[in-house]
Amino acid sequence: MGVVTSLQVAERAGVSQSAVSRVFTPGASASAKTVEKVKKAAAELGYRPNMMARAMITGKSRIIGLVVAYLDNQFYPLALERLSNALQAKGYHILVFTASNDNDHVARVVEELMDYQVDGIITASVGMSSELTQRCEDARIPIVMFNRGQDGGNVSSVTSANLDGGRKVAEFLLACGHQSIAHISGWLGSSTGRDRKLGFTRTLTQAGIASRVMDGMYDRETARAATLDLMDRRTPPDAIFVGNDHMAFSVMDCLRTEMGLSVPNDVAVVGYDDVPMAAWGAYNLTTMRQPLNRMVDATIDLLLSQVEDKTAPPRAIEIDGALIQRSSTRKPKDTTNEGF
Amino acid sequence: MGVVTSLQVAERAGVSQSAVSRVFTPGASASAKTVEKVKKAAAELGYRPNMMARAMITGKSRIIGLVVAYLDNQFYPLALERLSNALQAKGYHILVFTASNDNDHVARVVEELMDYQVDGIITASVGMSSELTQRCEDARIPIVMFNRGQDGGNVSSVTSANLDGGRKVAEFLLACGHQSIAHISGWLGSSTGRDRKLGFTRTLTQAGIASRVMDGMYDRETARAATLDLMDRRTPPDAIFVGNDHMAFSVMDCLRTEMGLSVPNDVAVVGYDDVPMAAWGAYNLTTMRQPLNRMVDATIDLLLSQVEDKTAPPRAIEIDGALIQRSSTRKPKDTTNEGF
DNA sequence: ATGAAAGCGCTAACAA
DNA sequence: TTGTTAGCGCTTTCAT
Repeated sequence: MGVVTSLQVAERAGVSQSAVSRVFTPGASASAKTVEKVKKAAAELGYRPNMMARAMITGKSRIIGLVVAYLDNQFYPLALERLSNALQAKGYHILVFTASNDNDHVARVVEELMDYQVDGIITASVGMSSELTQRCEDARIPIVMFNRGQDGGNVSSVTSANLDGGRKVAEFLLACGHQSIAHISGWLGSSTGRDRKLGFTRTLTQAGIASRVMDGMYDRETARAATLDLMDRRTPPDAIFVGNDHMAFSVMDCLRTEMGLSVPNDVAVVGYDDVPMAAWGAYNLTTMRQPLNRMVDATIDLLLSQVEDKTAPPRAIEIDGALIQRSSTRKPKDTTNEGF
Repeated sequence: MGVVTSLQVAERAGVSQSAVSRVFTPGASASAKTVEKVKKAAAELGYRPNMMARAMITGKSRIIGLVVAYLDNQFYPLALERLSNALQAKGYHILVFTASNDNDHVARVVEELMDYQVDGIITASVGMSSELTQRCEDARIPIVMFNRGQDGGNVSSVTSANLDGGRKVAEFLLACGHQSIAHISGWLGSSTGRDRKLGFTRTLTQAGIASRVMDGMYDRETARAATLDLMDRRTPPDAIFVGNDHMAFSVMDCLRTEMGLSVPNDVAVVGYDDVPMAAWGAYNLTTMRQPLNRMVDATIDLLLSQVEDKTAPPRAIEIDGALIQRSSTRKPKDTTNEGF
């Protein structure tokens, strides 16, 4: 057998090829009799329309390109899974590309995506230069950045409220009575890393507290080295805010296993994301929740609205998250301000 | 601008449309002069060949379908990342489908894959019935099962040596002097889960040791419940072999955080996979390594060889792994047999 | 409601 | 080496 074409179905059903097409084309109409004959013949032959051929004519491939960098941070595989499920339910599918965060690499990958005539692009955990987003705009391919923003650009993006999240963490740690506070940030080359840091340090500064910041690069080993460095100083911090959970686990491992310190008694640790692992017994990490489902839904709504209406303007959506208190921090003493 | 066609490039370069095609078709030839003119015009216009159109003619989409179920077990995102990278390097791309392990669901997903004329299919962490693999064979679509086998079937698969792995774990625990040994298995509906269990229990039985087995279903919560159940018995185990690392972390969390027990002093725990997390300080899990890179390479070699030569027979490849000793178990006393 | 015919953008066979 | 031509399998006018 191999491939069955609409023509073969047409012959078997005793109708024209275009009749077969109409039966399988969502918007088209055919008489009940025709529909029945065609469906029967198609079922017998195991016919299904060829999406490639359909895509060529309609100009819509129903493929969404997903560019992703770090799959070792649990947040992203989970996002991928949710995105894939939600898009599958709407009849779209995901063509995955892995790229490092190097702009040239991302650019190459985007070109390859365009070769497949994808209907839209989602980037997760990777940044895009404005030239690159311009290239997509020229090619009329809508794009949504997931968990990343672009500073000057007019690209769509979905993030959590990172500035506000940083602020909430700072206020929480202050309420816990911490005075010596450090921040191991997300990669400061990413908007996400920068915003969290900015919201955090700005709030501490306003409270008259100096903050030591080191760039953790979203990397376990870098975060570990930063931890050792911070704890080695004259006045080591008694609280560390880490730019995401993935690094926070490394920080906790280093503190406890390598340095023999207690979390939270010696050092409190706060993360960002609230990946499922943060709730596991081994960590029980206090963290800022990024509401994954809502972020995914917003991403898909935004992207598909632009796929269906190319004139829809780009939007930057921020989703609010809550601080989830667990046992990697102590209870706040100062409860005058519970608005973490 | 939007989409640039080969015809537009041809006009600008002052050559025929097929000349343009030849310049961009790997196997074809054109004079240096033509190549230069075409490349220049193409660059100016930002032209790239339309993969869909190419796929229609050649019958090769250069798309590989990947069906995956559990992205919460770190092993699979990592496999996805490696597969994607390796395939990208060879000019293939991955269309991802998430499916539950329900056969109907997998069947639907496979149909959708075929709609896109994928050149091959990789299933990771999902089983396939023999009717389903037959359907793929009828459609001439090669398929490789990653980390799953099919019992009677003649499908290609790449797994680790699961029977042998189970044996090695049993021998190791015996050498450590354990007498009261339990197994929280991987889902017994999967070949992988069954084989590990069989190799394990068979070896224990030969040593005259009874083994208690519970099905952990590859699920954290099920594994936790099994742990509570096992430890609640009259003679609780002093060692537990868990069917994969993902569940083993849950078992350790339960043992330590919920029950206040020490690992390995009260109970030794062994996992399977050796995901990166197993080496993290919080767990330091003794586990059977599944050599991910070698499994991925084998999967791609196998699949692409079948894509290029449809007559290539299916093969079931097993990759050997080593037992990685960490601190979730004690050192073996009996060292007469170090061949774990 | 249906069939005939055009053509999506490309590759491949065929001539020249 | 090059241009011309014929499709790949389908959707979509356009007649009927």
